[in-house]
Amino acid sequence: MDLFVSKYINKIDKKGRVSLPSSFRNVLPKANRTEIILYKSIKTPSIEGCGVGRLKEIAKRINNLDFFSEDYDDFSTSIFSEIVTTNVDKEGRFLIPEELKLYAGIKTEAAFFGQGHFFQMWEPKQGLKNTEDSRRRLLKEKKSLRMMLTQQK
Amino acid sequence: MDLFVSKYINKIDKKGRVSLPSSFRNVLPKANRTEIILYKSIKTPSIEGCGVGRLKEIAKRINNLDFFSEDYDDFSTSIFSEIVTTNVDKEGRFLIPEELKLYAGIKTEAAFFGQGHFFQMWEPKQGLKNTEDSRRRLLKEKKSLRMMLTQQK
DNA sequence: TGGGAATATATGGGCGTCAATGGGTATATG
DNA sequence: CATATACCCATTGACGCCCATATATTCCCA
Repeated sequence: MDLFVSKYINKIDKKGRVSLPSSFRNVLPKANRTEIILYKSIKTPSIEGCGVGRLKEIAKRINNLDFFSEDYDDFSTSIFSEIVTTNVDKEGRFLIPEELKLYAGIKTEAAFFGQGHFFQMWEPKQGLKNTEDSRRRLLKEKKSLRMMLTQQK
Repeated sequence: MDLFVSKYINKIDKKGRVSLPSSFRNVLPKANRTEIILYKSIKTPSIEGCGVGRLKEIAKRINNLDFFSEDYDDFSTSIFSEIVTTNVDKEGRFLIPEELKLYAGIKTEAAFFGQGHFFQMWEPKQGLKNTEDSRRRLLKEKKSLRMMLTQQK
């Protein structure tokens, strides 16, 4: 499986370390499973994360913008300066930067939610509420959910 | 990671030295981690910096501008003639030239902002305000920022 | 197929190393 | 000679690496 799926709730220890779920670690390229990137979610009070490969793609995209335009600076600032890299130790744990923990309201436990090509980290209660909310929103438009699930290719 | 990412706020000591963040030092080629270049940002009251290797890329960007336009001369002059090289000592510190410090209003602390292939140095408060402003500008076009982060391939 | 062993995962904690910072002194440069 | 700056050493706190344990999962074999 090369996608981040399922959800897990892990503890944050005294040193601030938390285990990246094993199945998530396996999504990272075998070559580099020691480094991941984290950033604030744009739409929700959660942290998003993924492997560094994804960041390089983003860099390429930004690099294609007009170098002397205001957009270039805006994207570059909002993305590169907001992204943090963190190292995964041999046991599969990493540190969540204080600022990001504050942003997501995470204290003693972190809930991991697979999102396909990336994952989200939530304060457990808020995270569960969010999945309920989003499921409720989808059910209001059953049609679109059914399409999404049955559509081929 | 071979990109300048994340942000850091470091102190400037009595001698005027400031530590280049460790993760930034690691972006510089192993061969030459003792020299960096600095220049005034064209669009903001900040200092931009990068390894000397990046000079070629800057030259290329400027060359891509219309040679006979006013912009060409302006950029060429504004950037090349303003570039200064600085040495990083064994502890990873360097001196910020007085003129550049004045330009950015930097006094006792410098905020480093990763920008991918280069970085910016700001007076901390102004720097943080700048990130807020640029994010606000981008959120006006939510779509584009979201695309930049989530687009595949 | 049941039970026990080997393996993997999540978690805890000790300790050495490195990063950021401060300061003394030699050296260079005008 | 005077000022600036490079090199050396020291301190502190954070982080990475290593080892240990408990629980869960898989595997294997009788």
